[in-house]
Amino acid sequence: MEDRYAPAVIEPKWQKYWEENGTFVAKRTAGKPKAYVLDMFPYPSGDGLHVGHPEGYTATDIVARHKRMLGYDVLHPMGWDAFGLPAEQHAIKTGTHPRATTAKNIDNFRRQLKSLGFSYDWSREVDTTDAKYVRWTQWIFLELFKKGLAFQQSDMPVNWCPALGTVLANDEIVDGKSEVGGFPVERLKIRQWSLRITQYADALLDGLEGLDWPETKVKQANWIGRSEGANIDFAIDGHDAILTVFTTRVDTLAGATYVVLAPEHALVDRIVTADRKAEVAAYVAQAAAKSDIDRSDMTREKTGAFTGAFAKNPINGESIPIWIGDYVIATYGSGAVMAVPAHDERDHAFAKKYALPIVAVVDTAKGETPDVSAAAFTDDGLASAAAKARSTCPIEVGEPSDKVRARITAWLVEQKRGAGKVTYKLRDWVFSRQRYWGEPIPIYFPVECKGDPREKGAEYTVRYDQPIAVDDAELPLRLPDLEDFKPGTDPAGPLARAVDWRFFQKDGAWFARETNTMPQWAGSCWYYLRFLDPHNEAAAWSKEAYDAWMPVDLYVGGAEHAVLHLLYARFWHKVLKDLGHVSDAEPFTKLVHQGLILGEDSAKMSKSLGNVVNPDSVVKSHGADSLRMYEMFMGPLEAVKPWQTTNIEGVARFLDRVWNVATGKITDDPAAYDIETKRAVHKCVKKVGEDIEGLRFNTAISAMMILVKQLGQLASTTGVPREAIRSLVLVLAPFAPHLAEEAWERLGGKTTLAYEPWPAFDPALVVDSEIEIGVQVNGKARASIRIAADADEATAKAAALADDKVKSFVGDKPIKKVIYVKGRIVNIIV
RNA sequence: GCCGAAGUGGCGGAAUGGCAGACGCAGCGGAUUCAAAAUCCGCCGAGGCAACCCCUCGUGAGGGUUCGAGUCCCUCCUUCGGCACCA
Repeated sequence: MEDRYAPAVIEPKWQKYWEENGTFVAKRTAGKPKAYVLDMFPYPSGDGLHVGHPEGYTATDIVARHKRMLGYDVLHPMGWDAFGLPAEQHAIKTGTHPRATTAKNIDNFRRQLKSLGFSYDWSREVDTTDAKYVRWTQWIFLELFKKGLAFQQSDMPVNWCPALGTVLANDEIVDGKSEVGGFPVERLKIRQWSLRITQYADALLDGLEGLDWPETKVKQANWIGRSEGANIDFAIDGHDAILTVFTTRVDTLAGATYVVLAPEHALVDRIVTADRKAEVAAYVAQAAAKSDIDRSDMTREKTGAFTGAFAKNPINGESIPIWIGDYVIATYGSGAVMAVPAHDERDHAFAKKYALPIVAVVDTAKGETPDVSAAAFTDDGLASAAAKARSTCPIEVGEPSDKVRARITAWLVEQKRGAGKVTYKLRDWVFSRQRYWGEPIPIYFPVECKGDPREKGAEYTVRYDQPIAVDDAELPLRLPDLEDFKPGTDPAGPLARAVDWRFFQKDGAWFARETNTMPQWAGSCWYYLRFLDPHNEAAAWSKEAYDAWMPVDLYVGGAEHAVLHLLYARFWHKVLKDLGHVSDAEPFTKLVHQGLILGEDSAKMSKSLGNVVNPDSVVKSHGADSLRMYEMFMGPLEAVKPWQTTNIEGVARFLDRVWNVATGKITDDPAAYDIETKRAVHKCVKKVGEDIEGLRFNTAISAMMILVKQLGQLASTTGVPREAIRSLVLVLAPFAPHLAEEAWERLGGKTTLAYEPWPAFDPALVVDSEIEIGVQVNGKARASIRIAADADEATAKAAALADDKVKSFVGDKPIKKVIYVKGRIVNIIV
């Protein structure tokens, strides 16, 4: 046969057609429903597309194409999250400007995505490194700055590696040395820009409630880590200073037998007694030398040092020792805890080690006194007699913990010794990087100097305490071109070396630009908004464009972005809402994470394991439609699943069969479109439509396979009814668009099928009039009978009892009961 | 340790509380062919039975609810993902 299925011919043909005809340019028509279907845009790495990318992208493409056929206006855009470390590192190694590397990688990614036939509106493509995009990222930053949500802090200790000239993330450090090169790392407090995300902690937590998101919601809630408790003030013997601790277990206050401060706590130096000074100083020094990772190793034995000072437990006036210990986190709560060893595991371990008293104040829920000599009793329970005896606040013995908490908190408020307090794990977001390849932060500072600060050896002081926003008219603030991208010995970053860019004169005074850049998250925080109106030069987006498309109806991307990207983007969106720039509280209505695709060996795909599958080679060997089909047929979208090359053959064979049926013997004889065939077609149409809605693409494909098998049998006899094959081609179109377009054309289609109405199904045709149902005897399946689908119980019972096999199992035993579920089962109990 | 998801044939996976294993891969047998590839058709959980029929067992383990459980409840085991001294 000459006319074989040839993806290598028809795929480029239709990609060209779509491009030339602007088939997927998004247009909004008043009165029509809309769908904003969004992928997480990729970082265009030098390695090109990975098979994991087309998984999510095919899923959204199917949804987008389906929605168009259902008459929706669809916005389905794509772009590039193109700032980032790899291009910069490549620049350091080779001297190639990151802009050049990025442009090349983007071209490759675009080519690859186009070869897969995704129905993106390419006229809306955005690139986060494009000055026209950066201009608006900087604008949003200034909106945050003007609202007081972007601020500088200098007390954030970071991991600074002088040899590498850069700040390292915690996981880039091994045994206190840099992972690369093994150079020493210092804990250094560097001036950083931060965003006040903590101010939105409650809004971000509460906003999760109405979202159609997976378990990601739980992760974000854990990350925000809201916990309700109280701040309690402890007076310090012989000092004016007050020591505040945060606790969620106010009810155990009477059992607090000592207090522990973080080694970094500001009071440590003031309260330490002379005889303890040396020991405490040594302890503080060794704690400071440890990285965050070492500090948080839970298996480590707890250590500490006694300060010599005592605090007064406000509930009973007892003097209890003040210790320092690095198991207390300086940056959480107030950096100090009251230790209740009887009811907290960590305090218990510490008390055991340093022989501190353990006093139980909570009985079990059954009213028994727990044995706390070996382990802490950490559950809620009932106030014990000891609790009452040790407390000036009136407590009833046997009162449940939550009641006791409320009572003591109220008492503390009354005594002005504390108050209810909500604390979060979420920290403010460190928003500056000492890198080149990122958005310049559009801020400058006055410079105090004699003469020109650009001169070698010039002495100057940058007044970082007086940040000034770059004027809107001067945006975008572009990156200077550098020859040398290496980070230097200056924690200010490589931009500090571009002195002609950094320093400028205005009205006779010198100023210095901020030399830190934004983190990679910045561009991805708002790209979904730029897609609405990508060519707008007067604003980041217009209100009309916003109202036309937002919010995002479906957002698909990897679970690795469950917390950071998705939380940061929600944060910006909420700020923009408060500033009146957007009108929805939440940007992403429905979120789905595609599952990881593993290598053929069920291990994570990686270059070192040599199990990486390249989409280009699959397109070459089997075609884009087969790749798309296979990735959807592998299993549920959200599941982690291994790649199996032989399984592509299965879907490729299926597409081949579709081709043969669609280009084979077709009949327009109405008699050939018999009821059986019609039923099969309508069932398939129904199932595929419903499965796309539910993102169950694997079972949708299975339904199409069943239909094709049935139609294939007609091909060699009467011929396939044209209407049947047209319906099949339409439901297949979102999955295998190239093949579908080609078949559609050959079946008489005059134009693209992209906007052809989705076929309707007749509900009467999708239910069989006569069906086979199971018959159970005593709950065990014994036979099956054919009866009318709507048969009543008496009929079904009679039919079941008439069956020979049923008879043999029932025998002459009396029938106690018959259960009949219409269309499902008959169960005879004897 | 805590939070979340998941455990079903040789493999990927289907199953509103109602005949477990749809669909596909691999395998086996057949048709076609000079032959092969491709294609088409059939078989394909385990055990028992000379054999068809048929019977027994079977969805990580153990208990429970139910006429009926892969599905719901309890306990446990394993794998994966996340968080991890957050008071």
